[in-house]
Amino acid sequence: MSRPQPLSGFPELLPRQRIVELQVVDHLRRAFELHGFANLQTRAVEPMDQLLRKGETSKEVYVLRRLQADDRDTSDAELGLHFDLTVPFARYVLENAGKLNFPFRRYQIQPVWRGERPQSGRYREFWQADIDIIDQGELPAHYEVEVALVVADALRDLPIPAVRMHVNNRKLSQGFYQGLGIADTEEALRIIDKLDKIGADAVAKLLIDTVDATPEQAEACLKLASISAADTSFVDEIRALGVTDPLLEEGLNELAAVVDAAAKAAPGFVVADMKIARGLDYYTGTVYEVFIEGQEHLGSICSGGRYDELASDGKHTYPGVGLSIGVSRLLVPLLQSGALDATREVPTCVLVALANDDDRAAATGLAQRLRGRGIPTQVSPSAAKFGKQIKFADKRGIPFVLFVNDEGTQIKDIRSGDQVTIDVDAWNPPAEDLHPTIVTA
RNA sequence: GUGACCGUAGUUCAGCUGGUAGAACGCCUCGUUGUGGUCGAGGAGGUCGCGGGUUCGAGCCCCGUCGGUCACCCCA
Repeated sequence: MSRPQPLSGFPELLPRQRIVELQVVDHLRRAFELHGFANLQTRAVEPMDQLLRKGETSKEVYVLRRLQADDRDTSDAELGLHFDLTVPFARYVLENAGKLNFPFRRYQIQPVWRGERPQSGRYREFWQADIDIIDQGELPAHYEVEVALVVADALRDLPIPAVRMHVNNRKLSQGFYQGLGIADTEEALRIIDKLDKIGADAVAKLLIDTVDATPEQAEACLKLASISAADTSFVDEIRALGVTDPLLEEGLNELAAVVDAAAKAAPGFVVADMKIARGLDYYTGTVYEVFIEGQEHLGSICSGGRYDELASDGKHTYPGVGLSIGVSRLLVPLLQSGALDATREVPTCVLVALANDDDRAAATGLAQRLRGRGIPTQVSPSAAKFGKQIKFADKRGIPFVLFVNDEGTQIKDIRSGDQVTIDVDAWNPPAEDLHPTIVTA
């Protein structure tokens, strides 16, 4: 059995699924460009020290090596495939700082790679659609609202279930833990993040065992994590817990500003949620996670945050804020379950039938006239029986077959069976048939 | 990296206490001799993931291996 087997974690789509994915990506592009984001493409590889600069993500990185590399040859810096688009972007900004105009906004839609064991909704190669705004020295807080609203726009009108963005602020959580007297606030954050998965009791136990929290401190952490609100009412709720800390205060003010502005601009999309802790460890303030409503257990389909220190050459710092939509995570499950599909598996709108093989030149001419007016057309592969040529179209979902016969030039809608004489230079398919479209189950 | 479960036509699956391979759908042909879909008849397609072992005999039992799914870790 030499037939290749699929490789787990490297999803590949069928043509009709890819049509859906392409249209979704086009939609995202349009939304990003409407907000003035310029596109950027960065190389697939980064030096390992760049990738590992922040945090212990090392085991997630695929390392690249030349087959002929000599063991003793250390002249080539070790290279790894990028695991997100933010780290390469930060590197790119530093590298091109002199040629870019700040604040700089860009979007990037590319594959990323993570060397982890795949499971449902988690892949080793997947696509991200990333937007970021980076400034020089200082990054105004209003950009934290803007990127959230761009994502709200981008995800609107997509044929996907309703989504909601949960927002928190790392200063708020870590300031709270700090004010409470917990030393390892990073680890506390990580534990709180497991709340939905393992439950409150297990989290409390972990806090007590791992970061030496007292039962009372653990209780307070859980109380904080339970707070969420679609408006700024969370501020008073948190203050009522009686913990004071300058960092907490800063976080409260920042989060309140983001939630307030977002609630006005996109009512119902953003909710402050104190148990949001995740994201890569370079985030320093606001953090975002977007979930499919009612499907929170599937994980976030988009996440991001503010990072003040990621892009820094020691002399200049370029703080940024951005969000990354997990295109594969969002679409692959919907495609594989059949919840999303395309109306056909080819772009072709018209198949030109062939009465006999000598007619191919004439048929090609007709096809070219249709293409000249933007109608995707292909000529039948052979002058087989007309029944077979119609079946060829039917199997691919091509809606129209063009015949040249005694009646003249006729077009048949193979769904209805209607066949009418047309003028090739004037006929147009219904707008919804010109290109494949997305259908939801 | 750790653990659990699973690998049989293109696909989804069945296959009894071990006795030499099945269904449905899909595909091809014909009925319908150049206008499909329905219906009917016929047909092609499998070294049962791979390697070894036990046995007179293995899809089935044992060992190994590769692959897949899920969970942990981490994250989109």
